[in-house]
Amino acid sequence: MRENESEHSPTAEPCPVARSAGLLGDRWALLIVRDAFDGVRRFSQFQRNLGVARNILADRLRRLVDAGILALQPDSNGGAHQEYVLTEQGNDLFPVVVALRQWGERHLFGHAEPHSALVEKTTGRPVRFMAPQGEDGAPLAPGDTVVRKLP
Amino acid sequence: MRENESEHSPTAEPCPVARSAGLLGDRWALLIVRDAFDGVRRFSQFQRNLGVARNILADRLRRLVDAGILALQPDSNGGAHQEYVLTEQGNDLFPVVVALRQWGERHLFGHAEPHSALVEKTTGRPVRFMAPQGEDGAPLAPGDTVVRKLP
DNA sequence: CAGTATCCCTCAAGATACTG
DNA sequence: CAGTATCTTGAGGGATACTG
Repeated sequence: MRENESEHSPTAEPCPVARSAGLLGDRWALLIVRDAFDGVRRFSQFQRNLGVARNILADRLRRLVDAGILALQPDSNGGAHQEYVLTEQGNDLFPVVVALRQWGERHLFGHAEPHSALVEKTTGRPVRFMAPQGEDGAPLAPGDTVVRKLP
Repeated sequence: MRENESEHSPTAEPCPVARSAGLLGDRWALLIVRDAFDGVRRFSQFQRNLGVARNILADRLRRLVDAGILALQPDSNGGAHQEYVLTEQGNDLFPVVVALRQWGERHLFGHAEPHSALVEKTTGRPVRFMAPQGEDGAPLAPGDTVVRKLP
């Protein structure tokens, strides 16, 4: 994996897609984010859900925290432990996760219509599109959604 | 990377996000798709743009064709060569690429507003959100966009 | 030009044992 | 429980030479 002279270095990618992919394009990062959207907050929950090795999980969580996607907080229930929560920057990944999910549902699972996993809270209708930021009347924001685990 | 008993096998992932990520989550697949949206169609173009090793590129292109994201077509100019074009399934990845791009622009490059790389063809306004399928008046479809390369 | 065939190497990821 | 330290393995990926 030596790189001759062309620089595909860590954070020097000139293309936003490439840089985002470099950050989220490994085997686990995106799935951790997905779980975080599902409400997972603790190390052991991530570990069990994903079946990832603990050292890898620790590393990925650290990287996501460093990237400002997750943040460490004291346990919301006053427990001794800490929990990982999505920052605002992390929440902004919602469209990415939804877009990936919908594409996978349609083309990898053959569902013509989106699976019911993502529905609009108020109307109950399946989510069809997503605004990164609701400037035009915000069809749906992260807080406005209901996310259910798939079987 | 031995896997004890839990099956994170190739295409047996029960979660659409996981399966999509498994397909597109390596170092190159998504960038190839991005280039394809930029109008790249030929092997050597991909190769020069990405700086990827030729055997790897050949493998990734084959996988994308197998996955039904790209298709091989005879050269549109009557040349002897073939070219890789996005299938409809591949075109449906547009929201994923745009979502990643916009997130990267906002949070990795610090642009409050989307970079001008993606603008609506008719209005010239930056693309803000995207429908996987334009059922509600299709704010923007792949064919309706102007894509310019970033510096 | 569009690949294929080899060879080689690095690094991501798993297992496991250990610590606070 | 939430990690860290260490060892090991294999797949992913690069370089390069070759073919139709």
